[in-house]
This record gives sequence, structure tokens and C-alpha cells, in this order.
Amino acid sequence: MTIGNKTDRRILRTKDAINRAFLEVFSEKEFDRITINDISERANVNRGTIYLHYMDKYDLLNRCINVHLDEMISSCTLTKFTQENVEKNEAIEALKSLFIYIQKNFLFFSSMLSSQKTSLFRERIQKTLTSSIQEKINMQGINQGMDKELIIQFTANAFVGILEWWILNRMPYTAEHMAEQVWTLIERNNINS
Amino acid sequence: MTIGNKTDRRILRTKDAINRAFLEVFSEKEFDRITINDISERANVNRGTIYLHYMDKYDLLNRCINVHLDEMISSCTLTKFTQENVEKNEAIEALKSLFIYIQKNFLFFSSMLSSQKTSLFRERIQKTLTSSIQEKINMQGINQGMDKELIIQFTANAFVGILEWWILNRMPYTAEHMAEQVWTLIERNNINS
DNA sequence: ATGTTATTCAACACTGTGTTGTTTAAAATG
DNA sequence: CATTTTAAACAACACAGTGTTGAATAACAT
Repeated sequence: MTIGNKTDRRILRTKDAINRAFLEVFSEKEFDRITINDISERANVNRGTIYLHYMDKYDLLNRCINVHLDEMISSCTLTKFTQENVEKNEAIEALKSLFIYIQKNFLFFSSMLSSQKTSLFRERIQKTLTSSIQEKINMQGINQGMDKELIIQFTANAFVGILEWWILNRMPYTAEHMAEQVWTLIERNNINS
Repeated sequence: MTIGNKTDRRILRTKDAINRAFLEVFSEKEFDRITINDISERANVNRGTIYLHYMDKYDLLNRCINVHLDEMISSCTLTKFTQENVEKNEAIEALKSLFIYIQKNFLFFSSMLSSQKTSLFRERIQKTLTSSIQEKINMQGINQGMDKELIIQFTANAFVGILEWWILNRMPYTAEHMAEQVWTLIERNNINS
């Protein structure tokens, strides 16, 4: 009832099993075609048990994405990317940490993208990037007279697309190479101040 | 059996009714939640009749997208954009025709994007753009030493994203304004030769 | 006017959903 | 350790949607 309330081990175990099973099935089947039974069987859990923890498979997908993306955003130095006055080297390091994080959790990311139900996932990442870019864009120089919102949308979409491409193509370049290239491309649009 | 074979009017009528109904329902409901019954009732057609023309709702969605996108690609001057040695004004005109086409078929595009099942639709457009850009990219100057594939992916994603943004935000700018802005942003990356 | 065939209709077996009441067994607690 | 608590299993349920079938009907082409 109060704070230090440890959750029942059984709950932790089954929730974990369900999540693992879900990711497994998700990487094999299109989301629409996945049934609760698919997941429960893979998790060695009764079908009804899933309804004890999640409303439906949509709820399951949502929470799964949220957990992983929250972890990504906080764990990698993407936070640094949001700060003001970042040096070139620092910016590249931050980008690199992002690519490395994805590399470490490749299975999760690739199954999230291999399935059709990408949009949700993509939207979440893009939202973060958009606000990040919004704070860093410099409307002087090359961007003078241009539409700010358009440049933001342009760049954020380009960035997310590059991430997606990198993952779907099984990470053909190193994180470092990606970081440098992406930095150059973004810097062209006067994003880094 | 031969060429001048006119298809039965009944077929044309019901196919048309099914398509209209599908687009209507699609703009209101998430694709996953749509049932064949939803569509058949809206189309004033027996449920079984839909199975006479389409395998399932996925088939229906696919064919619907294909028909409309084929029309878009051929009808607008996007073809001009693929040719070599385009003048600035010509390029902007081609872009403009694209935005105008979308404007004319706004209902279709917005319902395609308002629903979750965007990916399919997005992928199709992006594929076209990618090959288009691939032919126009200039690896000299600012792009020297950069990775070609990355620039292509970067720009194509940015482009598609801008289209999507424009549609989802109910076309806040004129087609002309969009064409000019987008041209500048793409030109920065040395795409126009 | 007649033959053709697209559509309707009712019925079918089937798969999956979400819920419920009871039983079982594992965990927390003193 | 014994006792209480409660998560999970199980079986059964009504329900919604799928995709198919065969016979009746009505619209169409000729």
C-alpha cells in the first residue's frame, strides 16, 4: 500500500515472460496477425493471465515501446544534444552514443521496425528529435528568410529516416561513421549553434 | 475474353461503392478495427460480395493505395523532376504540381495518413523519391567525400516527412510556397544538378 | 425475350476475444 | 514453521468477426 512495497515475484516473472514472448512473436509476425494466444503460448502463460496485466495487445505494444524508448532517451547522451552551445566534438559524441545504444539493443529496434506497425514507434522518436532541433536551430545565415517549422520538420524527418535506414539495413556503418556523417548533414542546415 | 470487353456495370458499381465506403470508414477508424461488415454496410453491399472482389481487407487497402499513387505519379509533373538538367524554375514548377495534386485529392491523402497504417503508403512514396534523388544527386562540391547512400536516404526521408507534415497539418502553406522552400532545402544538399 | 452472371441471402465451421468462478500453488508475513 | 494472501491456471461462457458454400434472385448484355 505504501512506498517500499515490493511487487510479488510472480508478477515480475510473468510480466517479463510476456514481454519477451511478445517481442519474439512481434519480430516474426505482423502485429495485426498476432493473437493473444500466440503470446501466451510463447510465454508459457495462461491466455487469461495476459489480461491480468494488459488490456489488450495494443496496450502491450504501447507499454513495451514506452519502456524501451524512455530508457534510450535517458541512457544515451542525447540529453547533452539538447543543451546549449555544444562543441562539434561533443555533438558528434552524443550522436555516437545514440547509435551505440541502438547497436546494443539491436534486436528490439529491428523487430520494432521489421513489423508494419512502425508508425507508433517512429512517432515517438520523431517527437523527441523535433523538440531537440527546435531549440538548436539557428535562423540566421543560410536559414534567413526561410520557414522555421519547415526546416525543423525537414531535418527531424531526415534524422529519423536515417536511423530507420541504418537499423533496417543491419547497421552497415559504424556508429562513429554514422555520427560524423549525420552531424555534417544536419550542420548544413544550421542546426548546431 | 478479348480486348473491347466491357465489364459488367454491376461490377463497376459495386467496386466503386466498396472503394468509396472503404475510404470513408478508413478516415474514421483505425485500419485494424475496421471489419468487412463496416465496409459492406457503408457500401450497401452484401458482406459476401466484398469477398467476390477482394481477398481480404489488406488486399483492399493495397489496391486502393496502388490505384491512387499510380495516378499521382503519372499525372503530376513529378516525371519531369526525374529528367536531367532541370532548370530551377522548372524544378519548382514540378514540385508545385505535386503539392497541387495532393491539394486536389486531399481527402484521400489525409485519410491515408490519419490512420495508423501509414507505413505502406509512406513506403510507396518514398521508394519513388529515392530513385528520383539517386539520379539527381551531385557528389561534387559540398558532397565530396560524403556517403552517397546516406545523403539519398537523408533527403528522401526529409522530403516524404515534409509532405506528410503538410497534409496532416491541413496544408498551412500554399503549394507554391512549399515548392520554393522544399527546393531550397533540397538544393542545399546538392541534389539538383 | 432469353441466356448469363453478379449479387443476395442464410447457414456453416472456425478462430479469436474478453470475462468469470473455481481451484491450485507460490509468495509474503509474523 | 504455519498461516494468510494472492497470482496464476483452468475451464467454460457469450460474443464478434472471418471466409466459404449452395440456392434463389435480379440486373445485365445480347
